[in-house]
Amino acid sequence: MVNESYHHENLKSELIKNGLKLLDEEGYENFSLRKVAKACGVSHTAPYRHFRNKDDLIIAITLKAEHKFNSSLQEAINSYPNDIKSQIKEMGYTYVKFFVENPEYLRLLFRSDLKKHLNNENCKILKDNVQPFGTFYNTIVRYQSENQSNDAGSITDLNALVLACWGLVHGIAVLISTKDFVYEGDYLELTRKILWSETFL
Amino acid sequence: MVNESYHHENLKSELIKNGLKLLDEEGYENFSLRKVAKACGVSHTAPYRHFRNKDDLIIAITLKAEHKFNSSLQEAINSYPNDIKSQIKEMGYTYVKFFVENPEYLRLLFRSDLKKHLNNENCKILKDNVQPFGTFYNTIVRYQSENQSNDAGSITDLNALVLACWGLVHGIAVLISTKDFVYEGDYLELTRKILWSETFL
DNA sequence: CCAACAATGTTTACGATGTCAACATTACAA
DNA sequence: TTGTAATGTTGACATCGTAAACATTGTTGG
Repeated sequence: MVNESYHHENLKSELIKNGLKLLDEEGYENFSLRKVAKACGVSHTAPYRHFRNKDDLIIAITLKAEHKFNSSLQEAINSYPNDIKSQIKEMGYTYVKFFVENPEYLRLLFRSDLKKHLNNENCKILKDNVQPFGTFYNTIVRYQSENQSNDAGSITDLNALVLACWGLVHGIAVLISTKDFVYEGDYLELTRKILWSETFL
Repeated sequence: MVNESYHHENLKSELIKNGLKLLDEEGYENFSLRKVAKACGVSHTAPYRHFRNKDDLIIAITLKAEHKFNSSLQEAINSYPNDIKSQIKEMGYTYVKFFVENPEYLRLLFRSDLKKHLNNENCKILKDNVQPFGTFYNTIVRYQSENQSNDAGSITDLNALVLACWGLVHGIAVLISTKDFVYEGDYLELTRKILWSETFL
């Protein structure tokens, strides 16, 4: 091996790692392939040996971010082993907290335009790995099966219940992290107040 | 007047109009100043006589989009003149419907990174014109003042109630329009089911 | 009426970016 | 060992945002 720095060895994972870091530090708008390449100490077209284009790298980064997100949700669930209602509340709180602390991840995990350009392979990969959504969904399913509410007027349609729960926490996360909801107090405390009220579940 | 096409007259409003159109047609990612300029039949730097930079034009477009959005919400409210509960439900439904039908507007109206770069003037302009948020907020305020619920466990904190209602509809809108919530049926029907249940208000 | 001047539009130029083609280097398998 | 695939580099090109210098037009005070 004459020039030991020519082949970077595991450049692919390095690109993903530095890409995620760059995304955190400089934001989605200022993310560029060339910066990621430079961060890896490699020429500006080297990424094209591992990813077909910019979006392809972003998708890979997204999968990593989704994994981190899912770990947070699972951890929340595990903290209430035998109380499914608390599991949901804690999971919701964690959901909001995660995106408030990592605003850029919202751009990553919820990009409508990205899904349009997905080819079949990538689409399948995304579906298979969308663990956060599976986690959320499955928890609600368990809640409903254990808790057959016969209250008149409550949401009985499973899909409606999932959309309502998921939508609530997602919307709260977005409004806080985009600073569209202006409030002088503690956002997370307000979130806790909502999720632990009787109105929600 | 030798060359009658030199001065475009009201280029500013033309740029905003064509910009919004371009945004609708090609999406946020493919939006460029030069395309807008070309659409107006003008050189690629002409926009700089009316906007300081790209973001400045986008802000102007955002204000126009916000106005359209707000009109929709107001219309929904007006359709139930004396029933504030129905006003909120209908407004929420309209909120979701609007963004499902205009997915790009989500990128416009809820951009965290944009607000970071705002100077004081633009920030004030945005605040003053953020009618949708004012509309939403005021409606909830009226609801709470007319409807002093003493139910144990219900949300009594005004800010919490606003964040919950707003977050719910916003989250539903995002999840549907980004196609993250996958469902084989009618999304808007599901939304209606949620908002008209007793669980929500 | 006309001479400044402000407003508005154009030309040119530069650096950053995504991406492609051609080439160089290395690893590995026959 | 030799050829071929994998991986990295160089160079080029089009698009983009943006600044500087210049051109044209509308307006206004003398």
